[in-house]
This record gives sequence, C-alpha cells and structure tokens, in this order.
Amino acid sequence: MPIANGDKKPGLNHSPLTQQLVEALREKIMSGELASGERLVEERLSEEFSVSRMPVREALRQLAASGLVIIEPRRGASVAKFHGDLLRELVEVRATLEALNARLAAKRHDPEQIAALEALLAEGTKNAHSGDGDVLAVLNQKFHLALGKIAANSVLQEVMLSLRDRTEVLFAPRSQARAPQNWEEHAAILRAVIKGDPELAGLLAARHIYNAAGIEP
Amino acid sequence: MPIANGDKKPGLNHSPLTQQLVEALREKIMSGELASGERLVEERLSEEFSVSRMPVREALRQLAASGLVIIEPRRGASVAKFHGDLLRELVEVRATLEALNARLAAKRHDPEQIAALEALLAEGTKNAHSGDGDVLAVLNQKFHLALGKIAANSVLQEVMLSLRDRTEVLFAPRSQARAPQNWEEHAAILRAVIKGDPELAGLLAARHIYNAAGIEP
DNA sequence: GCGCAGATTTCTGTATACAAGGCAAGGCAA
DNA sequence: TTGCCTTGCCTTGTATACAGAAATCTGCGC
Repeated sequence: MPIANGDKKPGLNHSPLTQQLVEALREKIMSGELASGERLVEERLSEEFSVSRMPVREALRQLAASGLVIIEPRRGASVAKFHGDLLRELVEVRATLEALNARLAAKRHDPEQIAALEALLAEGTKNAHSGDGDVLAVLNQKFHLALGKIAANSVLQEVMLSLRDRTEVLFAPRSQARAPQNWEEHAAILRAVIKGDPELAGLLAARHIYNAAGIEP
Repeated sequence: MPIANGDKKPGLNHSPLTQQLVEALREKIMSGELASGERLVEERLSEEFSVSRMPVREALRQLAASGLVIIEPRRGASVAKFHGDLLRELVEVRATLEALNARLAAKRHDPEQIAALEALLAEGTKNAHSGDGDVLAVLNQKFHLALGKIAANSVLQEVMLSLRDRTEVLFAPRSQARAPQNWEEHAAILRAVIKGDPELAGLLAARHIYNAAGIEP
C-alpha cells in the first residue's frame, strides 16, 4: 500500500517519503492504532508502506526527537509509554510555555491581528456548543495558530509542537467531554489578549492546560 | 582519521558511531571551527571521519533536531545561522524555562540535596575569581546539573538541553569577560533555592539568562 | 521437571550502489 | 555582448546487502 499522497507541506522539512511516513506514523500513534509500548520493527513497517528501511528509519528517528517514540540502542523503536510522572512533567512545561505564548501575544498587541482574533472569537462562541468534534478540532487549531502567530516567537512554536503532540495523546480521553469548557477557556484567553492584559492571558493559559490535563498546579 | 573513542555515554541514545559523530560535530560547531552557514556535505564528512554516509546522515538529522544545523530539502545540511531575532526568541524561551527549573528546585526543597547545593556553593565562591576558564566551565556544568536534578522534571531538562546548546554558542564571546558576575548570579540563585524561595529563585534565573545574553527583558 | 548452554533467528547498525533533482557552466542565438 | 537553453556534475534520496548484537528457542544434564 503506497502512502496516500495527501497534502505535501512544501514547508521546512526534507524528503517527501520520510516526511509522509512521519505523518502517517504520527497519525497512527495519536489515534491509538499503534498501542503505547508497541514495538516498531523497521522491516515490518518498510513492507507495510512499500518503501525501504531507510526512510522508515529516518521517520522513526524524527518521531523519537519529538518524543512520540523511544529508541533504545540495539533494540529499536517502540511507541512511547506515558506514566503518571511524565504527564505532570509535560504539563508543567507546557503550561509554562503556553503562558509565555499568551503573554507575548497580549504584549505585542498588533491591532490588525486583533481584528483576526475578534473574528475567531465570534466564530468560536457561535460554534462552541455545536458538539461537532471536527468543528471543535478546527477551532482549536485556529486558536493555537492565531495565538502563536501573534506571539511571533518561532523557537517557542517549535518547542510547543512537540509538547502538544505528547500531551494531546494523553488528553484525548477527557477532551471529548470537556470540549465546551475548553472553548470557554480559549475565549477567555483571547479576550485577555485582545484587551492587552499579558498577566491575565498568561495565567488563564497556564490554568487552561492544567484543567485540560485534569491535574492540580 | 577514525574518531577518538573518548567518553561513551551509556546514557539514553543509540548507536556508537552516530553518537560519536554527533558529539564531534557538535564540538566543532560550538567551538566555531565550523563556521555559521557552512555547508555540511555528507560525503565529505563521511571520508573525513572514515565512516559511511549513513551515520553522518543520521548525526546531521539529530543535530538538526536540536537546532544546531538546518536541513533544506534536496540541499542538505549547513550550520545554523543565528540572527538577532532568533537570539531574542531563544532567550525569551530559555529564560522562562530556567525560571521554571529554579522555581521547581526551590519548591521541592529536598534537605539531602540541599546539602549538595551548599557544598557546591562553597566550592563556587572559592573558585569564582580563579579566572581559569576550565574550572569555571566545570562549575557552570555542576550548577546546571544540580539544579536540574533537584527540579526533577525530565521533560524540562530535555528541552533545555537544545536551548542551552543554541544559546551557548551565541553567548560564547561575552562569556569570558562575564565569568565572575556569572557565578555571582549562580550563587544567588542557589541561595534562593536553599532558602526555599521559589519566586525569588525563578526571578533571578530568568534575569540571569537575559544578563548573559546582554539584552533587555 | 527445571535450569543452563549452545545454536538459531531476528533485528539493528553500517556499508555500498543506484537513481533523480538542482545548480552552474558553457554554448547558441538574438 | 547578453540572455536563454542545454548539458553535465554534484549532492541528496532511496534501495539493497552484509555483519554483528540481542533475544529466543532447543536440547542436554541434573
């Protein structure tokens, strides 16, 4: 089964094959199709995707760099396991960085992008209770995208990408039920950013992560 | 020239060859022997180190993941360039995380590790003005190690590793002259941690990074 | 029946080979 | 002379091949 040649991001990364594999594997891990702890044997994957071992190998290394799989010397790759301690550690770091992100966004306070935020806020409050998972996912993505764009710190975005992947797979079970409250919190953060209140925006963002994780600060 | 078989970290990573290459290249980049922007052609490196292209390739990818080199599709790797904006972005993130690290360390407040800190503090103040670059580098390393160990957040340590590499190569010019003040600041942070004052420790740690970078918060 | 040692299998780590894309130099035409 | 096109080389992307380390299985001794 040759890989679906979906969207090719012309973006920042290299080879098509490896990149497609990264995306495909990431998908399978996030959806739970590949169970936590499951071994990822290079040759098995290589025939499953009809490519040689090399692209598979590189894809696995790339996923390992972002923390979704772990690679042990001479043992190969397996889907990363998440235990309680790790959840807390991830959340501590992510909450801190999301707070920074929100603070920066509120501080820059670019009027033209404020307009975009207000549109997003309107759209959000309208659809918040639709209950449609897809719509909410899109809104969620737009929210993070907009905030990151305003904060304008590429290093921060890059670091958070990896953290979001790892936390999202853990939030998955709760996220369905929490969706409405989730958007309420997003909206509150946006309002603080629009108002230009960095401290409030940061505080809300950090709290938002702890709430989503369901643990105490 | 086969690679010097120096210290092999039995630590977390995989294959010896690739790992040695990562270390060797990292060294050359940090020392400036490989100039910023210089292209890193796989085959050239592979014969320079007397290995095949594959380990070189993987080493380059690993370095790219930590931000020291950049890889462009179909163009290959080159040493990352650092411009002014990037410095500020790196510092913003690193300062925030070092603050978190210090806060956590102060909060955990493990009495047995406090003892270790006090020993370190004594050693530091004794050698702070020795002027010996090597001694100061060792102290610096011990400082970060101790703090990280107390903070006990592996995700945080992992993220900061990459940030430290990238900022350190930028701080290098200033770091020689600033060494004494540097240790003064380290000592102040340690005292706050020993005293168990998270807010102060965090504030000092963040300010410390901005000072080292020579930019305003 | 149980444990240990050797053989076998499996998988990774590394090397080599081939294909294809991008860049530059050189030639051709205007 | 200048601009464009062609051609060739350099370099990466991908595939295949081989060697060596773990893990597993098997048979023997106790």
